[in-house]
Amino acid sequence: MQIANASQTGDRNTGFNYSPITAAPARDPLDRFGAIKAYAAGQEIFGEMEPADAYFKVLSGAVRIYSILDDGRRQIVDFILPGQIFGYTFADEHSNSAEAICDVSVVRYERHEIDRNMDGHPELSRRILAITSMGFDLAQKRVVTLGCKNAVERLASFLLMMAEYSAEDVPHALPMSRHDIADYLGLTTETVSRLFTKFRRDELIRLTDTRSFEIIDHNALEYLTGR
Amino acid sequence: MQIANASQTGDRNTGFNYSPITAAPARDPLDRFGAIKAYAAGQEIFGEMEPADAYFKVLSGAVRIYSILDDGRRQIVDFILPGQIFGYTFADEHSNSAEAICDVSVVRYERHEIDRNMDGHPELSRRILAITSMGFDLAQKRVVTLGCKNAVERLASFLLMMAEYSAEDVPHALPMSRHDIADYLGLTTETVSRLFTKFRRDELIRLTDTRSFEIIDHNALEYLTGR
DNA sequence: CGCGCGCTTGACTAACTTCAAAGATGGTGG
DNA sequence: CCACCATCTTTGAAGTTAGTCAAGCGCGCG
Repeated sequence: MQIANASQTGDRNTGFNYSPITAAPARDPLDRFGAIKAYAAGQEIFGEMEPADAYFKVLSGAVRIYSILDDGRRQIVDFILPGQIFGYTFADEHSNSAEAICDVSVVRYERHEIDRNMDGHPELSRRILAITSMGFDLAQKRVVTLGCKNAVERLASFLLMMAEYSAEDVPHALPMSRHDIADYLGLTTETVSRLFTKFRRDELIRLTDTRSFEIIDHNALEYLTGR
Repeated sequence: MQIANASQTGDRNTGFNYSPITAAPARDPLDRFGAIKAYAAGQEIFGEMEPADAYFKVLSGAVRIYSILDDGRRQIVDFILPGQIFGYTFADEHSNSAEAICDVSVVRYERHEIDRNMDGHPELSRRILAITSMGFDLAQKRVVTLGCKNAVERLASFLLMMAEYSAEDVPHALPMSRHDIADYLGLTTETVSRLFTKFRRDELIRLTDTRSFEIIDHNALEYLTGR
């Protein structure tokens, strides 16, 4: 059933499994609450309009957070990689959905438990604020990218972000499809694909595989981001 | 000096001065800390790379939060209207700038004072988290708008947002220029202007003045947002 | 081995931008 | 109080970027 679902959405397990150690504090005040859960590639973790009653931390795999408009257009708001947290919002209900891009394991933290414990535990309170604050800063950066930048600049920014995240692992993995990248960057699959080809031809990157890349000319890519 | 500055940036005082009462809780835990400040139209409130050492609440007027890319492209990340808070971030330095669109009065809350008091005052802690959380949700909505929607849908969404904010005051005020609106929506001044004309011709809105509008056909506008 | 899906590539189209100029609007100074 | 000037806004025409439509390739799964 889960595998059938994965097949329908075109997701497959790419074994994306970086160590989250560098991306999270050594002792996370959240970890007193968590319960581990697993999702197969393509499986929904939560959907729009569902009660926002938990936070999640990715242990392995990758997750896409997205919204769907009336006519089916999809915007991927964020990719969540190991060590990163998702699911927080001010509202009572999620305003977007979360799906496993590949096989995923997460820790699930019940929101009511966190809320109940925040008042007495300032370090937990500060941690939740830090998570939300970083999410806010990141979302604002995305607004600038999507509002100002052209296709080349968007993909260059994306590749540098992915490379920075997985700095240790070369070549860097791309757990998501071209289609996912397109919906993340506000472009089409075709445009993204053409740009990959262009970057490869211009010897800015090397593609070992469609799902992994190396950066050849970091400075040139940096320049192409438009800042 | 301040007036000269306003003149340079083309901003002028539009007397934008809604009551913030509906937009903030009756007793804001922040208000124990605030100090009132005033800025003339066009004046900078904080700049990119400056230490992020205060939050601000707008009492009257309007503020634009924006980033500038290398080559001068500007993205307005948010408009701040009376009753709304700005200036919060996870980082130590602002990653964007804030300017008064018209004459503005704000309350300035020192970050170190807030931080110092959060641990002992859960209601303050919850208030700061609520502000950041709402900011996060809003920024994610903007990502969807800028990533998915076309020009018509963006302007329709914007006008409905402005109308909802100033529901009491008809016609609704637009404290910002067409150029500001364009940079907020990721469009050009010309495109925005053409769309205003189109919406007027199609009898969706009425323009008393370039800086104020009424909604004639709310449903049609709603439909045009693409959801 | 074969099928499906994701990726790539090409040709054409559409939406928005750019460039240009004229019409309003408000503030300033005489 | 009026006239002038700057700039904001509107409108038109041409140009460019990215999207759409269409088709072939290749990897991975069954």
